[in-house]
Amino acid sequence: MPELPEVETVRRGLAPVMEGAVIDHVEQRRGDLRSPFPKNFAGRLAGRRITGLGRRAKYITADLDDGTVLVIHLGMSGSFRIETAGGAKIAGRFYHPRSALRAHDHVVLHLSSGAVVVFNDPRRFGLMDLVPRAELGTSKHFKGLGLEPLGNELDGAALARLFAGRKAPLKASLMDQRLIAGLGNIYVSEALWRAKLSPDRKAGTIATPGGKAKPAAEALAGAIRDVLQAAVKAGGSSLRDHRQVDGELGYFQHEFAVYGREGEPCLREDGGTIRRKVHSSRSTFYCPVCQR
DNA sequence: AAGCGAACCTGGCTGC
DNA sequence: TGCAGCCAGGTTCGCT
Repeated sequence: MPELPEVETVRRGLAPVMEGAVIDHVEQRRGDLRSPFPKNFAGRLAGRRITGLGRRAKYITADLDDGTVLVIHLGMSGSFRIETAGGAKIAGRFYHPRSALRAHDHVVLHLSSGAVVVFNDPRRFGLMDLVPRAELGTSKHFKGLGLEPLGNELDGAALARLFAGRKAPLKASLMDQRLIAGLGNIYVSEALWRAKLSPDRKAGTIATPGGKAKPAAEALAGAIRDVLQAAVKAGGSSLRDHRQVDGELGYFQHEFAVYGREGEPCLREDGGTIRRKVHSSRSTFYCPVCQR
């Protein structure tokens, strides 16, 4: 489900309740998600203060006061919700009163403030792990990750360097988290439309033989940044189950130019009809006329 | 080595 | 109404 903008939306939603909070106790309601929880997971979290919440690509990180980091991935269907004893407003947001646990509630963090943070994940493609802060960058989760697309490193020159010589299509290359980390199926389609580039075009063609940026590389880098920034601003995209932690929907799905719009007209005057194409059992949406 | 398809798992929607 | 089939925002494994 969640790509970078949805993950960032979740992080921002959790921050006012979790940053500075102390974890009173944790209910771990099954032994594994995509991978097993670390040994003594609940016990290691109990009593810890959360000093800050961060994000890297599609991972949320919670720094703990004992020097470890709680690493969280939402997979396809992971979500958080915040509940409070009688319903309460914290930092301008309203949180629902505590209700019964639901199917697929796998982890429940009881904070000493009285707030309760619930992780739900029907498909169990998500994960949680505990990693020493000093080993985070070399951990199995982070060591292979490529550029952070909202950081300062992503520009035309960087894209050209990454894609030079690649024969794989732009779609597959943008999905490859080892190159750029954070894009997924929706925002790849949207960024390619914004840059007027075909998903089937070979990635290497945006660079010169020497690895320098062609105009297409600049356009693509700009499109990626723009679409991600706009989506974060909109609270992400809610197609089926992405919600902000207070239950509000994101609304960037209303701004999709191509995703889910098969058969509808391209938004450009000189565009054609949006097509859907399946790559490795993944839909790609694009305009065959204006994307080259 | 790079590139591609399948598998992991559940729920929701469509069409017969 | 019931059920089979298809689809879903991610990652990883195994085979060319």
